[in-house]
Amino acid sequence: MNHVRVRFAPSPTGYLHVGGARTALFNWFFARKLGGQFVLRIEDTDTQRLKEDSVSQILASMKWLGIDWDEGPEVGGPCGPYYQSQRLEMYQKEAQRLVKEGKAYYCFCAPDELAQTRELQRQTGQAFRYNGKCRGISQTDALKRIEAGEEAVVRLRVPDRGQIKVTDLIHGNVNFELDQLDDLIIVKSNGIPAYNFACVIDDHAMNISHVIRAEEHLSNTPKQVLLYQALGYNIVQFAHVPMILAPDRSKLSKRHGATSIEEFRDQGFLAPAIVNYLTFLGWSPGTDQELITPAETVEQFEISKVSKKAAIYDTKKLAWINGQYLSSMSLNDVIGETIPFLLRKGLITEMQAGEQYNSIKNIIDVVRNRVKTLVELTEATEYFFKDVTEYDEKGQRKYFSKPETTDLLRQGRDSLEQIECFDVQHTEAAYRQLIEDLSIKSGDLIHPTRLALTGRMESPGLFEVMVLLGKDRCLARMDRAINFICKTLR
RNA sequence: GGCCCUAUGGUCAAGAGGUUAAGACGCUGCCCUCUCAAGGCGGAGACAGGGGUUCAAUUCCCCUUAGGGCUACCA
Repeated sequence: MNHVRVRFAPSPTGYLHVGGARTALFNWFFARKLGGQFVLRIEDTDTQRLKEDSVSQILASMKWLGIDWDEGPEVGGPCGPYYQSQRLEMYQKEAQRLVKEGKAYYCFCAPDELAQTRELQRQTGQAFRYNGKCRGISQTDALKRIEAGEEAVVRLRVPDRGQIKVTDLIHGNVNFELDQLDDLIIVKSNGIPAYNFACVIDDHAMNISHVIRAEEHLSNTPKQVLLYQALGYNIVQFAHVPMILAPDRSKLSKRHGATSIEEFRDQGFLAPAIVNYLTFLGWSPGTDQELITPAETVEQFEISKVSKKAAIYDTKKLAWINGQYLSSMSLNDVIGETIPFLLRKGLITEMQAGEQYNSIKNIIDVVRNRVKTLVELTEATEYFFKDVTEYDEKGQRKYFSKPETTDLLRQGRDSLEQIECFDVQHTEAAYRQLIEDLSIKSGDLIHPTRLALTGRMESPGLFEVMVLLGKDRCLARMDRAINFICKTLR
């Protein structure tokens, strides 16, 4: 009924990075909106740069983000295999067909020889272009030389003159002059197809209808169009989505901090927040909506509304979105996301995670809307799980240095000790009463107490903290602080 | 170097031949307040430059500039 089929085709040379994730996401939105299929294909034809584990990492990141694929690794499908390394025969066959038809030819030029002419062309200000040296070698001669052990690549015969028009759903028509193009290599000397060739053959073989990919491929597109023509295939629809750049407008790389989805996860960002952020990087529904679910995006997504402009990723905004999710998600979900971080930081053990679930839950509930990431959240809960052994330095100067402090803390401590029912109402009432009795400002008592109880100058509401710590720990920490002040600050 | 793409505040981003040029993040002032967040109310901040076309251009065209991409036996 409809023939929309799109694909995401990462090459397994590393982790899934934000740009790739966004491209995958846009493909996925497009397919889901139009009721088409989303195919995942692994482009593992670069034997040099291949990285072990990369495929499983990429798949894991995609799953984590919630991007599922209809065909591809793990799920299979009618157009498999979905690894290019397992489709070599098909490329070989098509390459030979092109050679037979005279549309491609064997080339014996050595790489360093080519580099020399390229250098010459650079100096004379011409386009870097293969000089056509092997164009005239007959097929029989070429085959003989190959049999004799000579290494050869296969090149596509590209016309010297003419134009190629690329139609792009985002950019409109883009024209390229053929005299700028090379006789491109379609099969490398090791028999493995080059990117442009494998890509075209697979997109055709897999019945892909729309190729949605990063803009870096726009300049490759005329080459692929040439290939479509030579192979006699119908041309797909292209859509080139803008790149994602680092804050300094350069290409994203490790030196810019986190670039892979995995790193963002480790830094405490939530999958739905990342998806939300990426959705609005290069696309907008035209409203002022800032928070959106994938389901809503699927409903509203339009490829023609994708921006033409490269976007710079801004972790501040990501953090804000993440904070929004942290406070609006169900508490149980937040806990589920946080526990691994607590475990990793050694604040709790697996056993405690089960046994003390309720108290962990209450702790997370009071801190979750004051932080932006799970890492911050974890950090903010530290004093609930560990004893306070040091006090914020600035805080000491501010709240522990006055002569009357120990006395105040002692009175506070004693009033807490009196409380039978140690809940927020009673602790607060006790403190308010004491404050009134002493005719002091509430901060005069509350601030030193906070420092005593948490070691910090900021925390959730003091009485909530007290209750979560429990009476015994509160009293112990007050005593410890009083001692500390007497010993160190006097 | 050649070719291609792109150009609205610091960032994301709406917009349209005539608008006081949205909104969000960030920054910032005030309010609230036990701190920190959150929240509420304000503020600063943009159509890269130059030529056209037009009664009128930020919007359409050209050039310049800037950024990005391709120019690999990488993808």
